[in-house]
Parts: sequence; C-alpha cells; structure tokens
Amino acid sequence: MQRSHRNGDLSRVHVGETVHLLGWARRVRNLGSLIFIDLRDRWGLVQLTADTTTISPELLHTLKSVRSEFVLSVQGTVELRKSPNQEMPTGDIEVRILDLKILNSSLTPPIPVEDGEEPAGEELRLRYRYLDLRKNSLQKNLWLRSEMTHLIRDHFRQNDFIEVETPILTKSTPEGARDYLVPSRVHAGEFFALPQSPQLFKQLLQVSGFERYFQICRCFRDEDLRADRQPEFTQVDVEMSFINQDDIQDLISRLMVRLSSMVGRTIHTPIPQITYRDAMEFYGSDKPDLRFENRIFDVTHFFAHSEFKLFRNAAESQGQRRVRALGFSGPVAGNLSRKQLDRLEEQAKHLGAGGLPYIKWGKEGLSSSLKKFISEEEAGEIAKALGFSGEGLILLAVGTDTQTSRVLGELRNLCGQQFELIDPSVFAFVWVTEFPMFEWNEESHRWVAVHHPFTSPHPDDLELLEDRPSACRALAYDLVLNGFEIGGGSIRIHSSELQSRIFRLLGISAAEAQEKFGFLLEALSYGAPPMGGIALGLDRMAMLFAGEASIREVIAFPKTAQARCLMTSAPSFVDLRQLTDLGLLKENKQTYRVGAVFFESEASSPALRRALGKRIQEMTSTQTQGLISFDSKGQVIDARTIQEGPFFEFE
RNA sequence: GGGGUCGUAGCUCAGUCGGUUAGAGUGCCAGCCUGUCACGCUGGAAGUCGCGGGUUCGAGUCCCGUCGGCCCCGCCA
Repeated sequence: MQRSHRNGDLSRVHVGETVHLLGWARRVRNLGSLIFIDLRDRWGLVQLTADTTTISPELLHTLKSVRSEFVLSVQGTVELRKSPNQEMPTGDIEVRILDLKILNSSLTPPIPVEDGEEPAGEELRLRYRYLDLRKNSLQKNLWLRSEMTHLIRDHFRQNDFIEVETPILTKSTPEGARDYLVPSRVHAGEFFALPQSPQLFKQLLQVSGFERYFQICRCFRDEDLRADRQPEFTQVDVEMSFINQDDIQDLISRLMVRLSSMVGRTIHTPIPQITYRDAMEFYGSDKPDLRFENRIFDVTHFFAHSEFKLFRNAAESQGQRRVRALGFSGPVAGNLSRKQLDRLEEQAKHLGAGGLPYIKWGKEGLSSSLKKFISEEEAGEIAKALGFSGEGLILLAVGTDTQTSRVLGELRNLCGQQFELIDPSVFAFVWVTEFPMFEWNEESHRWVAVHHPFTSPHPDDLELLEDRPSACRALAYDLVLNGFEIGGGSIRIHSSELQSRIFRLLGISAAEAQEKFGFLLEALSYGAPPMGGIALGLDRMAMLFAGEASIREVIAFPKTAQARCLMTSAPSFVDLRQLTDLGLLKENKQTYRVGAVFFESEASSPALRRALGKRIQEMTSTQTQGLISFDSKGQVIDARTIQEGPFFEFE
C-alpha cells in the first residue's frame, strides 16, 4: 500500500489530481450534510471533505464511524477550498473523498494528542508516551535532535574523526557515580557495570593510534535525578592525540556555531573563556549564565570601620571571611516589596545564609536592613562601586568564599529570571577553564578528583600536587550554555608514573590501582601519546536548542524522577528462575516474592499457590509490597506492608 | 537520605468554617445542522475525591501513615 502524496506537501499545484493519502484522523467535524476530517501524517495536515448527500451509502456509513486517531487510507481529488484557511500550510486546498478505508480504529485517547494550553499531567504523558509523542511539539523536538546528531557526525567526519563503538558491558570502577550493575551468569557472583562514560576506552583508542575518535553513546549513572538528568543519557564523546586545550575548544566551538545556526542563532568564535576562579568570584557559579551581566563584587573593605560587627569582623579576618554584593539597577529591583524581599531572604537562608542584608533605592528613597549601620553616602559609594546609581537593589552576603558564592550565585540566577534580565533568544556560550584538580571530601575524608582521576594537572602546578592539592589546577574545561554545563573535558595524563602518583594522592592504593586500572597503567607504558578530549551532553544541548525546560522533552522514552519507566513499568521483578541462574538466590531457602496480586514459589503446589494468593490479595493493597509469614500449611502467621525488599525468605 | 508541592469525572481544574444530592470547562455518547477548521445548537452518560487508618453525629475538607508525579538540596569523577 503506497500513498501518492505526503499530506503536508499538497498545494494548489495538485488541484484536479486524484491522490491516495494515509494518516491519522486528527479531528472530525460533522456538519450534517457535510463532513470534514483533518488527516495527519508525519509531514503535515490536510483537510478531507465529503458531501453526505451525494456519496454512496457505504461510504457514508464508514465516514460516520470515523473518530479521532483512527488510521485512514483515503482516495480523493484535490480541490480548491471555498473557504480557505490561512492558518494552515495546506489551507488553500482540500481533498474530496472518493473512497475511505479505516485501517485501524482507536480508543478515545486518555490524553490530548494535540499541543494545547493545558497539557495532561506528566504521569499520564509518560504512561501513554507513544500517544504523547504524536504531538507536534515532541515530534519537532525529536526531529531537531536527529538533525543535531547528523550535523555532529558530519562535523567530526569532516575533521577526520573515526566513530568507534565501545562496550556497554564493562568494568565497575571506583570513583565517580554509582554504577548500574549487570550480573554475570557464566561467572556467578561477578558483575559487569554499564559505562558512566567510555572514558578509559577512548584513551586506549589513542594509545592504539586512532588519533581522532568520537562516538555518540549512551551512558548510565545510578544517581538521583533532576530536570536535566536522566539515569541513561547520551554523550558526544571525543578524544584526540597530540593536541592541546585550544585545539579541542576550537573544534567544539566551530561545532557549536554550526549547531546554533541550525536553530537560527548566530554565535561567534572564539567563544569567550573565563577561569573557574573568576567564574566563582564574579558569578558565584562554575556554570555562569552570561545572558545577563550582573556581577558579584567584593565590598569587604567598605566595612572596615563599620558599626555592624558581623561585617567588620569579616573585614578584619584577613580574607577568611568576606562581604560580597550583588547589585541590580533599575526600578523593578529598587521597588521590590517587603514580601518579595522576604522570599529572597528565605531562599538565601535555604542556601545556608544567616539572613539577607540589602540596600535598596526605590521611589521612597533609601531603605536597608543595615540602616542603623550605614549612612546614605556610604550606601551610595557601594552602589557606585557596583556601577550603578538611581533606583536599584544590592544584596549582601557575608562568609567564606564558598558560602557567599553559593548564596549570591543562586540569587543571581533567581533574580535574573524574576527581574526579566534574560533574553530567551540569546545563546550565551562560555568556556570555563582551569578547574581545580581536587576537592576535599568530608564524608570519605580524602581528596577526590573534581573532573576525573585521569585529568592532567596544570604543568605550572605540578610541584603543588602533594603539598597543596587544593591549589593545584587541572587542564580541565567545561562548556557552558545559558547556565547549563553542556560539556566537560580535559587533557589527560599520558605518563604511567604521573597517573600512579595521582592515584596515590586520591588514596587509591597501588594494589587497588593495579586491580581497577591496571590495564590503563599498562597501556600508558606502551607509548601513549599526549591526548585530550571532551564529552558533550546531547540531551541537554537538545533541550536548550529546543527551548525546553526538561530533557524529558527531547528523549523519546524518558524515566521519572524516581528512575522508573511508567510505560513499561521497568524496573520490575523477575522470574525466580532468572535469579537462581544468575546465582543471586541461595538455594537452601524458599523465597517467596509477594506483591499485590501474585506470589511465587517453586516449591508450592497449585492449590497452595491459589490459597496463599487469595490470602495475600486480602491482606495487601494493590500498590504496596507485602511481607507475609506463613507456616507450611499456608496459615498466615503475620503480615505487614513494607517499602523495601521485595523478597521474603524463610527456612 | 532530606525539603517543597500536587493527587477530585477520560483530561484540565474549582470545591468556602467539617454539613444535605461533589461542580465547571473540555472530551465522550445521541439528535439536529451545507463551508467547518478549537464548528455550532440541544440532550445524556460519566466520580474508589490516589490508597489505608484515625478524630467526629457527620470527612473531598482535620490528623497519622502510605503510594505516585513534578521541583530542589545532598548525590551526579
């Protein structure tokens, strides 16, 4: 069965032709002696029409039974419309139905299949994802994503890169995110891990001499989710030999120019750069949103003689504690209500600040929570230092670098939105460079790699490694777009000795390094070239390019914040047989799995099974797991609802 | 692990101080309708107020627990 035309392609030039169309009935309008059907296919929408007074009774009967989302095969003639619809690309014409076959019917969709003002709740959208995906917005997003991947492949091919696939079943490594594990049947008790990224493989491919590698690959991290984080996500993975940071940044910057122009944005190379230190100092974030300029300023010295003890103490702390300020000029910020300021203060407290001192110039002049301690001239001088006069608002934070950055950085983002300082059409890319090598982890009481353990230290900081790890910079860089980290990379260590030194510093013993990364250390000692690379988050890029607020909008079948797939109900319990095959069950115990409406046991007879199933159904609700103890005759001894542990064992 | 927020008709939501028969829009079903395109008009059906327990003469509403969606902190080299 073939269509003669795509619905969206039809226009005035086809008038008079007989066409064969296929698609879904988007909407049926029955006016009595006149019926209209909007027929949707992948390429567009066209209006079908029929005059019920002139068509055959059979066709009339079929037409009357058509409902939304029925799948239709239609033969008809293209005609000019009596009343054209300018809103519609095919609005000049319509197709007069000669014959219509219903290829399949459809239940009434549980969610609207069109983009409307009030979309269905996300739970239902995910449950019926295949219907949600019929919507124009999601189709467009997935198309954009597809176009992006094509352009990306094109870019790397043009630059002499080879695309190589790396294993999905791989080795669990310490450091980094929690792994998703896959038990090995052949080697009971042993596990593969799904890759958090192909990091080590791409480095080994450099050792192999491929020099320029890329891959668009799925990565897995078993960590808690966010609007821009899914347990599985797609990375554009890149690695090159004999290059420096500039080479990679140039390659990727040019890619960003091409991608941006795909969605009508013009950006220029070189993409601006900022060091990690400056990003933290001026924007309070390692992924600053540069769509608006408002910077954080150090105003500690203004309070050297202040009556306000908290601030004066900071001024006297010799840099241990600082007073930092974030200013917003203009009447919107200057005339913030008490209530709005309270809300900001609440946010600040949430971020760990004791409060949120402010100075504000509004219609009624100066007002400030520091009024007792600060004169109008002093306030004016601070405003001058921040580069504005007239109406406006200054928010203050006191504390360590980290504390004040955290508070003011977050408030900067909040206020940027609230004061509408952000032009949503702007793409503000920035490279953040010179990340620190290590940060102290309180929990494990050791230094951990900020990027990853294979990152090369900055050559100027090599002597600092052992003595002042916190001061040591890495040859690591992030690509940031509109306040989102869309990529990160580094120059790698290509010396076996230096790599061992870093492992030691990270508290990874020689024995452990050998066990976990022996293959890498070995490979590095066989003529590994200098190398470096980057990984770009394809989902986040697609999200930002599509103008969406969540990566779920650019992923065909995403998972919920609790890492479930509501459509397939994965993850799910598996057959006991599978578990025993994998060596995950102890054989000498009977393990009964009990849930809402079922339980299983290899030992139980069908009769016992039925009897127990009935008892379990009586005792547990449909949405909980039950833990039930019973004796050999199936008498229930004890039953309660549990949250975790689907398994229940007894001797 | 923690915090916030939501859960009422197929869908999106309203529901006052705890009070009689739980509403609206939309969708659905039926009838009418010759230029609709979010068709219109008339009528109709449609509810485990997420689930469980408690308080009360009485619970959609108050309390406790629990399940689920979303957002955030921790976490995410």
